[in-house]
Amino acid sequence: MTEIEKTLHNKRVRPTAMRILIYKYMAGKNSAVALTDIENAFDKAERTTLYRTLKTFEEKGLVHQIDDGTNVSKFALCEPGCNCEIDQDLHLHFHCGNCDKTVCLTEHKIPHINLPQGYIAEDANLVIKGICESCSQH
Amino acid sequence: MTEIEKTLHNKRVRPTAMRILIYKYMAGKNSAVALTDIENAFDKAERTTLYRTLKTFEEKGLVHQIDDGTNVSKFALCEPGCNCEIDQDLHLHFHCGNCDKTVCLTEHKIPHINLPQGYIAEDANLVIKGICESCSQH
DNA sequence: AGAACTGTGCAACAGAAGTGCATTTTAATG
DNA sequence: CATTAAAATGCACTTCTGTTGCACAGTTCT
Ligand SMILES: [Mn+2]
Ligand SMILES: [Mn+2]
Ligand SMILES: [Zn+2]
Ligand SMILES: [Zn+2]
Repeated sequence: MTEIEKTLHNKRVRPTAMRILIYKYMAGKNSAVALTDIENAFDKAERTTLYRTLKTFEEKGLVHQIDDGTNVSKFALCEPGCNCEIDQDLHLHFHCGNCDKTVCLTEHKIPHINLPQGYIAEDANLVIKGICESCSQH
Repeated sequence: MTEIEKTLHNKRVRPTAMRILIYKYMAGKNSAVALTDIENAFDKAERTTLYRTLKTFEEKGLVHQIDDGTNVSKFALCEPGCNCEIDQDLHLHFHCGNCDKTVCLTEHKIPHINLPQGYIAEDANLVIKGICESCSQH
């Protein structure tokens, strides 16, 4: 049983061939991926399968979905200890307008916001847009 | 010339009948509106016209587009003095999971975030999700 | 009035997301 | 190992939002 298989097993996700491939693919990237990205990476893969795989991964706490404002959902592997399932890992995300990549800034949590009377916060999403570290050097 | 006509004129938007209606509609709501909302409000209106009207309004600084994480673009009238055109009015938005309304919290600006070395911020989007003031009272 | 420009309506398209159902694969059981 | 139930996959199709091209209508200017 490989490391990845163990990881999937721990989160009660059955380690099928496709799931292992997808997990491996995401683990090898340093930025969030869209469904279409995976689709293009494995051209024999079915969109529906990928779609449902990501959904399963998310439900079981293996990945978290990111809304970076591009109207295309992105996904990133959760780091060990990430509690995003219960909205307790509110790190921010950065979207680069140059290379179009979206990255997790897991060390940077969303600051607490004082809302007006009557408003109850349950979740938050903060996306910074600009030029990423890699693009700003060239 | 009515107030609305003056407002449009000031922003160099020609005050056609449809535009005045749309502006009036948005001014009468206390939450952000989606294209479909307007479409439903004026059932004889053409989707394309509304789409392009909102685009024009946005380009001329009459409204700003809001990404509240629902994957449906919302629009809200800019308040006088709003500098959202140049990404200088970074107020936050609140989306209620109960009534599904999105509101501008124009008094609440997005706090400054220290990014890692190399990252250059140009814009930011902060959406708080939860229960709105109106829904939390019932 | 005529020309030039702007706005509107209609049709069609693109892309992402999502669903129903039949088939295949997996994992568990005897 | 064969059986079987549950889970995963593949295919087809739908919906929704956003977007564009083009012809026509309305407006503005000379
Ligand atoms: Mn993340
Ligand atoms: Mn706003
Ligand atoms: Zn970049
Ligand atoms: Zn509400």
